[in-house]
Amino acid sequence: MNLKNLSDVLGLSQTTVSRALNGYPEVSELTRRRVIEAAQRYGYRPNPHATRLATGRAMAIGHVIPMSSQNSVMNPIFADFAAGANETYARHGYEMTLSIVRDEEVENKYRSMAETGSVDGIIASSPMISDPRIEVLNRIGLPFLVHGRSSATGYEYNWLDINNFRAFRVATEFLIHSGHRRIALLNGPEQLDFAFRRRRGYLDALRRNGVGHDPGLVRSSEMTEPFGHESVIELMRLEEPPTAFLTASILTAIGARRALHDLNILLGTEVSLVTHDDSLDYFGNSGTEPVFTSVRSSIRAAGRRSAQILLDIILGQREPPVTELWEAELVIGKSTGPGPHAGWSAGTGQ
Amino acid sequence: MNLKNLSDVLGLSQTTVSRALNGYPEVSELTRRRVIEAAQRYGYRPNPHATRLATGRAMAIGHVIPMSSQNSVMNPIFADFAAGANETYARHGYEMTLSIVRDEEVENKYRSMAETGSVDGIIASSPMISDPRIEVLNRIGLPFLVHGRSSATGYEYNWLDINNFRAFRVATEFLIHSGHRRIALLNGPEQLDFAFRRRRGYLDALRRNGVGHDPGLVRSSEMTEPFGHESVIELMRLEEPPTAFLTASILTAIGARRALHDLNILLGTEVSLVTHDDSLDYFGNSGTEPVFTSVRSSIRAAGRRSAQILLDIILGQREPPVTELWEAELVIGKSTGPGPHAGWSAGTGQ
DNA sequence: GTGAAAGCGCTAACAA
DNA sequence: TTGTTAGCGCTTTCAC
Repeated sequence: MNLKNLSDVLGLSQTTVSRALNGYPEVSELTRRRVIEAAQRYGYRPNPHATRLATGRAMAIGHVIPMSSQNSVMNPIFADFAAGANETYARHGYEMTLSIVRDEEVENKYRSMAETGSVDGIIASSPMISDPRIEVLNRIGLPFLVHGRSSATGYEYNWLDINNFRAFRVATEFLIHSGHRRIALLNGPEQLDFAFRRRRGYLDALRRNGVGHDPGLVRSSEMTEPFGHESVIELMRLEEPPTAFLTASILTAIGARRALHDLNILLGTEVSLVTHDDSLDYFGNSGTEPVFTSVRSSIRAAGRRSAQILLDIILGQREPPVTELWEAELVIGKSTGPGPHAGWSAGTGQ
Repeated sequence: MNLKNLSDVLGLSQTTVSRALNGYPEVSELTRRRVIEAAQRYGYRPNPHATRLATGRAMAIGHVIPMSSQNSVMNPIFADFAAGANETYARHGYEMTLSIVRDEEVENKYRSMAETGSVDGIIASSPMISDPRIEVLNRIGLPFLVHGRSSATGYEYNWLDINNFRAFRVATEFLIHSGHRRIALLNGPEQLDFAFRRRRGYLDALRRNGVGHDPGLVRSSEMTEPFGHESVIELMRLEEPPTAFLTASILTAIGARRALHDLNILLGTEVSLVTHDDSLDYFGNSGTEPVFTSVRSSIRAAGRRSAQILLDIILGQREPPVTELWEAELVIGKSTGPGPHAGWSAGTGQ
């Protein structure tokens, strides 16, 4: 059943039927009812390819994943973000096109997507501090939104980011206020913007509170379990070992935790471990020591929101650049609780 | 630059140019050269929407992820599988459409994809032993391929699966030959077909080797770290605790490992731990005890292959049902090595 | 070996 | 408020 069939059945022109179905105002309510009813009855589904050809809109958003960031990308963060974005796309009749390409080919992929018009916009994730993708996308002229930021870029661009600076400042201050002075940071790769900001948040907390900074206590790498393990082993060998660890991912935290076990160090007594991830219910440091989490639901919400912003821009309902800084839903406590911890909400984001 | 422009420039008809570009035989070699050269020079890119409308092919494959399986799905397995599939799609000019929908809506999604023709085929992952999706897809008549199998389905369908039965039989036999008699299995959710087969492989190894089966040693759940932890704690409390653990995922193994630490049990001496995943380099049981892994590269290869099979079916180059059982690249050793362990390659798959 | 012309199913001026 | 008509850019018969 196509538009022609349907209009024949109704004794109307294709135009009118099309208008009725697409909510154009100049159709009488009566006609609209009839049309919609008939469309339903006959199970009419517009052919998306025809629509795309006629309108020039692809009705699709591209998510391009550089293969190198697969580790970081195909993690729960991507999953939740994508799930959220998908909800929004579906509601607006858009599709999500996923491309996983080698780093060298990202630019080509963008370019061919733009040239063939196979997507109407692009979402780029996990940018580096200085990420060439942003310049490329700017040059190409395809609407795009960055999940995260790229601090060292001279271009204007749309982004939605979590306030990693504040999240890690808060976590660090929590440890400081618990009496710690030597706090290690097991950070992600610091060419990634979010990791860079996390370190700054950590440093800011030290500075604000007059705690000296020992660069030897900061390590940065792919956020794997082995990294957490090795780091703890090495750091605990220092003359003045840290009394607390702040980690950037659950895998790293797990590795760190195991290393502490291996060293027979009592978690929550001799050393504190604080991390930044979800589902850490059982992970509580010996029952009394809190963990620090940012819940997955906020990532999903960020996905929804990012998709909405991009669609708004594409549909001309919003003037770029659009920028939104979200506060992570911080939970300082033994488990993922219902909301932000009241005592730690002070301070502005960055 | 569209087809008309290009043909004008060349002084040829659109027909000829189209034929030349699409490799039709009736074009003279000279013309073809000219056309291809000009296309390149002018950066001609066919409009995919027009092609789709004209041919009725969507040039896209849908991957539909039920939201409930997000845990299992948005894990490295999905990532690697998708990366592999993407390679193949790209080579054939296909796109990958990712939909993450609530369980109740999966059927609707399939149906609407079929009715609107927005994809030419579908890949379904991680099926349950009895998975309603397969019947639905059969009824809908959209080509599809299942990554995994659905044992209790009365329908014919195309699938590509890893031989989980054999993989877990081999792992179990390894433990038996190492002298273990009480081997615990920390399995995934057993309504999932792969988990079901893994248990059967485990049971088969016990039976073949005359080792008694204690159902109390088999546990099954979402493959999380807490599950591994709790299971070990509980099982080690038994009057006759296991002397070895076989786990189905790295997260579970990590949890199990930590529990053994918590209990002050020496891994590789008092208890063995064997798992089934990748990147376990540092995870080796105290240096002497092997781990058991199926490497991620084989998942990526499975993605490539699955995509190829589906495309072949769509293009009519292969008669369904196509079924392929792959042997996992097993590595019995301390780290992910180069290939299967020779001593354990006997026996047929299932 | 090449071309003319119809058509894929929809949208959007323009007319009425 | 509705209809006529001309595309969108490609593929594909059919004729030459």
